[in-house]
Amino acid sequence: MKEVRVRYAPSPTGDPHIGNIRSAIFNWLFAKNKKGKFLVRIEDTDQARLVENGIQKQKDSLKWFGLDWDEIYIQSERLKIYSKYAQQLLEEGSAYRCFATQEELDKLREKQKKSGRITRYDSRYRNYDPKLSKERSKAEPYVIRFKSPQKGITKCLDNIRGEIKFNNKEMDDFIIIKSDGYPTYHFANVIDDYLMNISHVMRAEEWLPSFPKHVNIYNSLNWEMPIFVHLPMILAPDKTKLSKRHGATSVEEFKQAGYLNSAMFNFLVLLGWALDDKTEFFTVEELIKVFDINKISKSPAIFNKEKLDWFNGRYILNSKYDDFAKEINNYFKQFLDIKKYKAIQNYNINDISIMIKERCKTLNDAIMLTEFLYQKPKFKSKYEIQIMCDNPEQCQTILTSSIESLNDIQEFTIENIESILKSLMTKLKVKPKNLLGTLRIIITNQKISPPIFNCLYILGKKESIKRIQFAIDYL
RNA sequence: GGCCCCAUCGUCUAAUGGUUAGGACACCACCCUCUCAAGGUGGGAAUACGGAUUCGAAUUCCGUUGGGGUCACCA
Repeated sequence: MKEVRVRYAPSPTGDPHIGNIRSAIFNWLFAKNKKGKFLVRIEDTDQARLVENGIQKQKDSLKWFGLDWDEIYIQSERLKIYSKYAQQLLEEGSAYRCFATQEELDKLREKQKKSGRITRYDSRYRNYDPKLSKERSKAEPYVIRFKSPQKGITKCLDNIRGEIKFNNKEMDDFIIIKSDGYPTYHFANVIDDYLMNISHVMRAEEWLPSFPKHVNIYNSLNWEMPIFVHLPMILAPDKTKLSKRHGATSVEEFKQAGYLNSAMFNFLVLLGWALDDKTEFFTVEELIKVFDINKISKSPAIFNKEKLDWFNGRYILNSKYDDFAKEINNYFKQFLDIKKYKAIQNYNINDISIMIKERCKTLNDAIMLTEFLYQKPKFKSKYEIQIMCDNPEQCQTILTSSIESLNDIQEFTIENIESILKSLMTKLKVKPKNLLGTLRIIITNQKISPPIFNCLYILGKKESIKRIQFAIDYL
């Protein structure tokens, strides 16, 4: 059996899209499963759409997911190769020069539209005299077009869909080399896949309509084709192509929103692939073992953010406290403003981890849950403080005796805080809501917070008492 | 509009001719509980429609409908 060699072929035209990364993951997993090679090929043949750091962004995203590559190529460095094969096709009569200008083509298209016909290049230079063509090429700009078959059908084999037939009369003579000398995707892609010995082409389903173009190039060059696998699309909840207007689409955005690479990896793999009817948590190692391209589904998958959140929450929940501590610290460092980050350094990050881990769906939740550490309470009215109590007197009593109780604690641990406050509740004959609820409000200034005992512990005895005193003074 | 692909709970999916059509997210109810989560228990929820083949169809075939993709000197 031939060595498995697969590739991820992004164009460096922006932030890596989550759908593309899913393709990369499938390719990578398949390569690892078959002990083959995973290549990255930067398809930068459109000079107009290049973006600054485009290549680096692609690399960074792959690295974030741990998708390491065995070889990397950049198409713009391979222009001579494409040109060579274009020349060959030219000489063999499988391609021809076209001197039609942009305006000319626009006019043609407009005319076709007006008369209700489909818009398509009319092959006007297909039978142009080769000698004349060569002569004009010395002085005039031109493109090279592929001579598509005009009769019959082109059969295309997709690994998950079977044979797909296209009527050749639908095909036009598409461009393979642009007037700036760069190849188009259709051409460079085929040439490179062949020269790089790619065994399986796993790419997005959007390529299906241009599949026959690629097949015809292989045929005219007499090249053996790789196995093609067209991956189902990832759609937005409105069932259209996932794009900016639906929210986050790039890896960077998800990272910033506080998602873990491991959770996203797991979630993304299950969009269009499943092992069986029950397994949903996989480590990368397990995935490498069980990944099977024959289990890739045909139908598109809708990107379900709730499920991603759930996955992320599970990954956080199942992580070790010190690992999670590192994650949030890292996240705070990157995405919290410096002042707040510095303020939070005053507290033990491991204690914070213990306090909030099971409450976080994303790392971003950690910001909200720890805000009280550096944001001193502010009250708008007495009522705000008294809201959890049955009456103002009770509130007063709770606050003053809480200070006494906390003061009595020798070792300020979560357990000690809990037991002393619980016995205080019994002594004062107040409900948990009265005492703990009130403390929650005056300590964190929020109705929702991590467990109050943990909050007090992290703040420390001094600061805790200070905040209670502050509330008493406000009454 | 032409061409192409697709069709199981709202969503991700399992079941490759025989299952009470399974699981997960989400939702609802109850339990637990210092709030919020987490956890536990239970619940509602799907084979788009119509034919054909077959003893038997979610599964095979045909059609209809619906959705998507694509029609550039972009990938």
